[in-house]
Formats: sequence, C-alpha cells, structure tokens
Amino acid sequence: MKLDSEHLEILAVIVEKGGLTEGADALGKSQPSVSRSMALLEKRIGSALFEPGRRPLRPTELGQRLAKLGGQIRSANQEASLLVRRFQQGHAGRLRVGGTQIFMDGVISTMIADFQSRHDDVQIEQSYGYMDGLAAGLRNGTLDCAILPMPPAQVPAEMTFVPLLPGHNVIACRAGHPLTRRKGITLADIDNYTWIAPPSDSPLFRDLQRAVKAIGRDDFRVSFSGGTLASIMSVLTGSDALTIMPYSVVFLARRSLALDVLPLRIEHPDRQLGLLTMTGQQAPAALKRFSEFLTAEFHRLRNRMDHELQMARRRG
Amino acid sequence: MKLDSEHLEILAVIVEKGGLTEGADALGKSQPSVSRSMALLEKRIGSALFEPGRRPLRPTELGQRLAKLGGQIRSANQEASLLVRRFQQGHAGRLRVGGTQIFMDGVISTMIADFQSRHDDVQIEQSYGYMDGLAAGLRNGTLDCAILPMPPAQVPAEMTFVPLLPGHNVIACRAGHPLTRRKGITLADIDNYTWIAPPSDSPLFRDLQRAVKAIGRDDFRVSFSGGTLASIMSVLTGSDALTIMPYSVVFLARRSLALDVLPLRIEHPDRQLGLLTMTGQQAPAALKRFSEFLTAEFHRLRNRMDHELQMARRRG
DNA sequence: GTTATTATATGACCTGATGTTATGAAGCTG
DNA sequence: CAGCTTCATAACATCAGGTCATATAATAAC
Repeated sequence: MKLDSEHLEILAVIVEKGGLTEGADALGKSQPSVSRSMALLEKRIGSALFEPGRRPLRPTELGQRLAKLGGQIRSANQEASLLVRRFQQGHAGRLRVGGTQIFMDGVISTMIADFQSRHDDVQIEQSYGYMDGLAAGLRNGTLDCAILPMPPAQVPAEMTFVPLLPGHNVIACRAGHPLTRRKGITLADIDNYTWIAPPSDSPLFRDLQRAVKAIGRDDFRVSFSGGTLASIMSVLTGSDALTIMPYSVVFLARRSLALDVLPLRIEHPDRQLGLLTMTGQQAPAALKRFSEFLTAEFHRLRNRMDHELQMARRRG
Repeated sequence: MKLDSEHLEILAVIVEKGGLTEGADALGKSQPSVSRSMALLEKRIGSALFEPGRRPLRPTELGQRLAKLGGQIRSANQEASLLVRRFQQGHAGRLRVGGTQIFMDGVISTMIADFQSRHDDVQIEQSYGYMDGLAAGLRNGTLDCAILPMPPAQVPAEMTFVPLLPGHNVIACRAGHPLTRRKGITLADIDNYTWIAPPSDSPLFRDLQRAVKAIGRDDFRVSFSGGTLASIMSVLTGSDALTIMPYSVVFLARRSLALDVLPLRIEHPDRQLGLLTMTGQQAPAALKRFSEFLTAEFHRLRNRMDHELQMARRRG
C-alpha cells in the first residue's frame, strides 16, 4: 500500500507545530482540509496517528515516526523547489560552451573561472571547434552557445550573434625580441625568423597565410606547429619565433608572460569575436547569465585594452 | 512554489527506468496518466524536464537533479509504508506495561527480554503499580496492559483478564536453612526467625499478615523491609530470614540463587496471575503479540514447575 | 526515402481528493 | 460550569489524475 507523500508532509508539520490548527496555518491551508487529510491517512493505514481524546492533538508512536519520514520528504521537496528557482535564475544548471581553441584557452577560460566562482552550481562543459562544427552543435542541441570569431554578415539565419570584441589579430613575439627594437620593420627583417603555426585547420592559420601573402611572400618557415595555446606560449617566449594571435590573447597573457607585439598591421576579414546562440530556442537561464557576464567582462577588457593603447601612443 | 511530491516520485521512476512507458509500467499506472503528470509538472516549474524531440525520453540537467530528489522522497515514502506494516504486525511500536513489582522483576522482566530479542523494534515502557493504579492507567490510556494477581471475580467490567498462572504464594528461605531440615515444622519453629517484608502497601504484604495470622500469631518480627526484589533476594540468601513470595518467582530465581521453599501451605484468596487489558479498545498490534508470547511462555513455565513438583513428590 | 515500429502526447470522460465556509462537538482552563 | 480553544463534520466547487482510444512524432528497418 502506497501512502500519499503529501499526507506525510502534512503530518510532519502538524507534529512539528504541536497541533492541527497551527499546522494548517503553517501550511497555508484551512483547518478542516488538514483535518480531513489526516482522517483519510488514518483510514488508509487503519491505525490512529493521534492519541484519541487529546485536545492539543498528540501523535501516537506511529504518528511520531511517520512524521519524521514526512519531514524527510518535506525537506527533499523544499530542496527541489529551491533547485528549480536557482535553475531559473541561472545560478544552477549545465552550460555547454564551444569555441575556438586559442581564444577559449587564452581569454574565455579565465572568465569562466570567474563566472563559476559566482555561480557555483553552474556546471560548464567546454568543447573546441570551428565555425561549422560549432554551428552544427548549436543546431542539434549538443551546444548551448559558441564563442568564435565571425564576420557579422555570415551569421546563420536561425542564430543570434552577440559581438564581444573586434577580431583583431597581431604578430606576437617574446619580449626583448630583436625586432621590437627596430623602428621600421621591413619584409626582410621578418623573413629572418621562423613561425609558430596555429592548428592548420584553424581560421588563425589561414589568417597567417593571408598576412604573409599580404606582406608579399608566398611561403614562410614553420618551426613549431600542432600545439595548443600553452605549448605555443612556451615556444614563443623561449625562442625568437613569431606567431599570429588575437590581440586580446596576447594582452591577457602579458600579465604573466613576457610577450610583445610587433607594430605591424595585419589584414584580415572584418570579424568580431562574439557569442553565437540559437535564436528562438528557449535557452537555459544560466546561458542568459553567462551571456550578460561575458558582455560585462569584455566591456572591461576592451576598456583596459584601449587604455593601454593610449599609453602606448603617448609613449611613442 | 510548492512542487507535488508525487510528481517528483514519478519523475524519479521514469528517469530510473529510462523511459516514460517503462516508468508508467513500474508505477502501475497508464502511460497517458504519467505523461500528463510530467506535462503538468513542467508547466508548473516552467522549464523542460526532458530533452525535446528525443524518443527514448531523456531528462534535462534539471530533470536529472529533480529526479534524484524524487528518489529520496520515494524511499522515505516506502520506508513509511514498511513502518506501518510492521506496526500493524506488532513488530514495531510501543507497549506500556504495568505490573506488581516483585512479579515483574522476578518473572516478567526476563520474558520481556526474550520478547524484545524477537521483536527488536517494540519499545517497552515498564511501570509498577497495584491493582487500583494499574486499572486507572488502563482506563485513562497511559497503560496498554497490566500484569498482576487478581481474583477472577473482581475483574472490572470494561476489562479483559487472561489468567497466566495460579497465584500461589510460598514461604521462601535460603538453601540450607535450618528449617528445611525439619520434618514437621511447627509454629514455634517459625517463630524463631525474622521476616523480610514486601512493600507494606502490596497485596503480598497483606498475604503475609494473613498467613501469619492463620498460623495462629498476631504479629511477626520484620528484619528487612522496603526493598525491591534484588535487595530482598540478597537479604534472603544471606540470612536466615524468611519471606513470602509467588512460587513462580522463587522457581525462576533458583536457577541462579540458592533458595528453598518451606513445605507449608499458605492460605490466601483464589487469585490468578494474569494479563489485564481494556476490552473494546483497539489495542496496538504489538500488544496482541505480547499477549500471545506471554501465554506461551507461561505455558512452558507451568510445565516446568509441574515437572519439578513431580520430582519433589517422588523424592519425598 | 518510405514504411513500420515504437514512444509519447492529446482528447473525452469519470472519479475522488482537496479546497472552501459554516457549524457542531469535545477537551481544557479558570 | 462557563467560556475558550481545538478539532471534526457537512455541503459544495474545483481540479488533479485515473482510464481508453487515438493522434503524432522519432527511430528503426527495408
């Protein structure tokens, strides 16, 4: 025989509050309603839950013990309500975030760390990919959002793109690199150094090809390839090799690594680094939070980058 | 917002079984019923519990977590059902047993120990009293049963008395007492020894008075009084004092103490030691068990006492 | 791709639990 | 014993939740 959990919860409150009337109050129900629920429960189990003929209603031994179980049920139920609320407010949940490797590793991951320290119950599943894969992930529901560089004109119809930062690539090198001491850098200067290549299927790699071509060369010497950001940084700071990177990545990495940027403008399509999501789809609330958080963080990041730019101009 | 515990339980089963249809089966409900319950829950919380457009229904992150809480509720509920069943079968519960001191201490307490070793969840609250107090306790519901000597004719109308043993008192002394070596014991013989008096308000004390009077004396010397069974036994075995006691108490005590019984018949009203309960009242199931248990135990006790009587007759 | 199969959702209907207010009965208190 | 408090009951309305029949949609099979 299955008991009604609701009945047990009511019982728990009555016993806790010390009386049917007070219990009804605490439950926000009318006294007769509660009374009848208990009568029904007693009828079901065929035993008394309360000592008969006692006016401040006192539980029997059985009533007492069932009330305890009712209390367990009650607290589980309350926790469930709480959980729902937190999910809806985005304080809990799962967020599947996809993005391009270098940018995720160099910029987003520290922001995710910040985000999680404020929303400790949001579980983030990160994955890597480029535009096509990420879009597919969004479409088939295995991703909640994607962070990637994108020409605003190419945003798929059913998706929304929130730009976060201009997609500005630079040529990076170790601090103190010989080229940083030159005033005017020439083709020949650059030609003396090898390149660290980003993954060969990445847009960054194509950017590198394009940039080199724009400088007037068809090929370039690759001294290191196939690594993720961590390896690239190690090679970069430990050698005179050059690489191409989003400026934001260099900017942030400079806080802990000795890096520098060559004063050379690189041509590439007008892209924005931003957040891509499915448009109509009802998004998890945590996504909204995450999106707002990223927007704010990138706003700050931009300010800091602009500020540094001012300083650099003043200096030279 | 309060969620329906029933819904959470259903969710738990669905998630556990891996599908709505299987879950409905496991719950013994129809598939549409379960489907609608989930639809209702989703509507209430305003979020999806299952990934949309997945045929073997798969829970969302929120659904997964709520299901876990539903599982907790479910197991508490099941435990409640179990508890009720055990109560009804008398394997659990509380039994308030009252009785006369000497008899409770000397006979019933060991039986209670036996009973509890078989019904480990029955909690026994023992109290002492004599007829009037015990009857009052039964009437006002502070006692579930009483164990006491009673003349069958005096059983109150609203109560039921189950005789367990003839209320046969004897004069006890230490083993090896001088009187046990005599063939015919005379008044004068007894007069040489002092008495250990049972509590002065006990029927046993009145029995002692009556017995002494029947022998032809009006008074008797009391060397010890006011003790419970344990003290009485100590004094009895450590001195030549005599006392009056139910034979059953002496019989059982002899297993571990050096006691003997004087071959003197004591006159007293025709009483039965037995179990007194309220008649109509719906008794706790544990009481029925206890009553049956006592009946069986006393049956065995009687057989053993009879057997010893046979042996004693044969010997002398 | 089309069909078959299986899984889930929906409609129509009925029962029963639960909410309400008004009121009666019974224990507790002074 | 009077009066207060506490609980139970009656009468009624509403809605959750049970059923079966059936539609729809995802997956599997061909």
